[in-house]
Amino acid sequence: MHWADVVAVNLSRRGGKQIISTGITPSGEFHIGHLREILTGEMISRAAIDAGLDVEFIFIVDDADPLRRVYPFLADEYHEFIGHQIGNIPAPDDTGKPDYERFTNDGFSYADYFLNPFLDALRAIGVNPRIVKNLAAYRSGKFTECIKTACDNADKIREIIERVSGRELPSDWFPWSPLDANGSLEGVTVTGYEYPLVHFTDSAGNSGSSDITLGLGKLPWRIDWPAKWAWIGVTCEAFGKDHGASGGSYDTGKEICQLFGYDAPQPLVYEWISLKGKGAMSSSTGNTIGPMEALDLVPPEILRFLIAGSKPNKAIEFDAGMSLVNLADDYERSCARNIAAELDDETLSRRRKVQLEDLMGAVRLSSVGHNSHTDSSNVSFRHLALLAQTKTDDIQVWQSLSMGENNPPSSVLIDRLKKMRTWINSPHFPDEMRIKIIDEVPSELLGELSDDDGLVLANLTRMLNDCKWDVDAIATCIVESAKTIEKSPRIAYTVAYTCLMGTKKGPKLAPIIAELDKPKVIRQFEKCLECLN
RNA sequence: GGGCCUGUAGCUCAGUCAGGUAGAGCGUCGGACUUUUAAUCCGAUGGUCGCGGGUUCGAACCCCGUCGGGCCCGCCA
Repeated sequence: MHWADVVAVNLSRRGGKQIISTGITPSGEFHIGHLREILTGEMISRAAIDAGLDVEFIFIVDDADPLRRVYPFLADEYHEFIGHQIGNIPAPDDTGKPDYERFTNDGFSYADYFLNPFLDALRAIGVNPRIVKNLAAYRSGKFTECIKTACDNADKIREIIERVSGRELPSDWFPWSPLDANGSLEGVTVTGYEYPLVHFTDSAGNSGSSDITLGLGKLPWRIDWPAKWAWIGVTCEAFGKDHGASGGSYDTGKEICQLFGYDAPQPLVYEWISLKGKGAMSSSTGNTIGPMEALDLVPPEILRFLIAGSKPNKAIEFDAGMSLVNLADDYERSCARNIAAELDDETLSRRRKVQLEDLMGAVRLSSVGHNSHTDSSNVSFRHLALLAQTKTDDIQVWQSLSMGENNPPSSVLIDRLKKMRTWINSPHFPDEMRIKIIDEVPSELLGELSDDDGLVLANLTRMLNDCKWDVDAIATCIVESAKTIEKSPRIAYTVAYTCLMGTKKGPKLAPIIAELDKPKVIRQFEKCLECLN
């Protein structure tokens, strides 16, 4: 059974309405690692819906979190906003400076700046969660009850965190971080609590009081999380392994949640995505592929297939080079199979069955539309890569695939070609896939050619010299050059690939030769002939 | 210090929870196809399941130990 279906089965035991939650702090550029968070949750939702459960999928935006520091992409002006909630400070403009005007006029915040493009990417990938903004939730009183419980039971919560996480909390620790008069959470020390007021002194030594019913502040993370579970009614949440570690925030959250009178959600811990050969993704070092960038290169269903096809506890090494080709072709092949029919075979071993079921689940969860047909393009990624390189005009690509007005390409395929062109022009496109015409043929390759090969090459050179320079004529030359000495056309192709590309096999040759300069091709063949003699 | 994940074919991984002849995909090699879409189809190849013990009629799987890799316990998913 697919991992998402396994979780769905567990949820059906819990019963009732299912709220599957995900959450991210939009403090900087999003990257594909964040997609795993969202997609893992979303796939569980789909599986739960398929299992007949009443399901809602939500995305909690942690915009009540403070700005931690001035990131490299921010101007120095942001120093004054450190400790301020990211949903309540201006977004950076093109130069990294705070855009006060947009913030004042449209309320466009730092959090929105990073969040909005990510939401666009989510839509493109078929994910449409209900958005819950944390800052607004605090301000509208959603947390009030939990904040009161937390403040009333400060000692109990302290005990839980210290015991479960094994770390000691500072003596002035308090389960509510009030905002000071400037709107900062930083440097504020709680000095007393008399419901509904929390008294504090700020970093400058000024004292003040925060009315917890107004939500002007924030619960510390380890309390904030279970409080969200409680007021929203979260029944399932997938989260990164950082929170899942023993003594981590899930463990403490589970107990704190009980104080709020709520049972912790069904957890699912997932591993990180790293960039192949470059280690973990990090926005600050620029070692990152954003979801938008990824979606420019990778069709959404392929990105989904990456997540759906890996068990959550498996680390994923993403790379936009050859692995992407293999992934995409794996998806195409899988779509082309009738896995359900294969499963009917009763002689299948248990292992094989499990494997097929998982694959079927992965394909099912990869379509952008829920329970729609697979998003197969019916053209392999490899093949499309060749067509895109040899034909500059999309129309020619469709023609070569026997598509046209009567048999138009699917929207999936059109999208694939567009992304393929972007990919080819990006540094991620693997050399291996790039069509390259070589100038010097390695002598060891020429040495492997037989006498027959030499004859065919001589024929081919002569015939091409007399030939009209178009695709059909060139194709005929290649075939005839071998046929005239009663050999398979294969020989001619092998020889031509060797002389032009230094390989024995290659993409459809005639269209490529037709794109090349005729004298140059003839000269190259002649050079090879000389070496043979 | 405490804990988590991980080690199975050249590569990516399934199989470990419910012990029962070691599996898939890719790759590689071979064959087919008298125009080659790096295509497609067919076939073959391939592993002391990290290592050492234990339990068992039987262990990749359970138990103990050990080595290697990644990571968390500082709100980086």
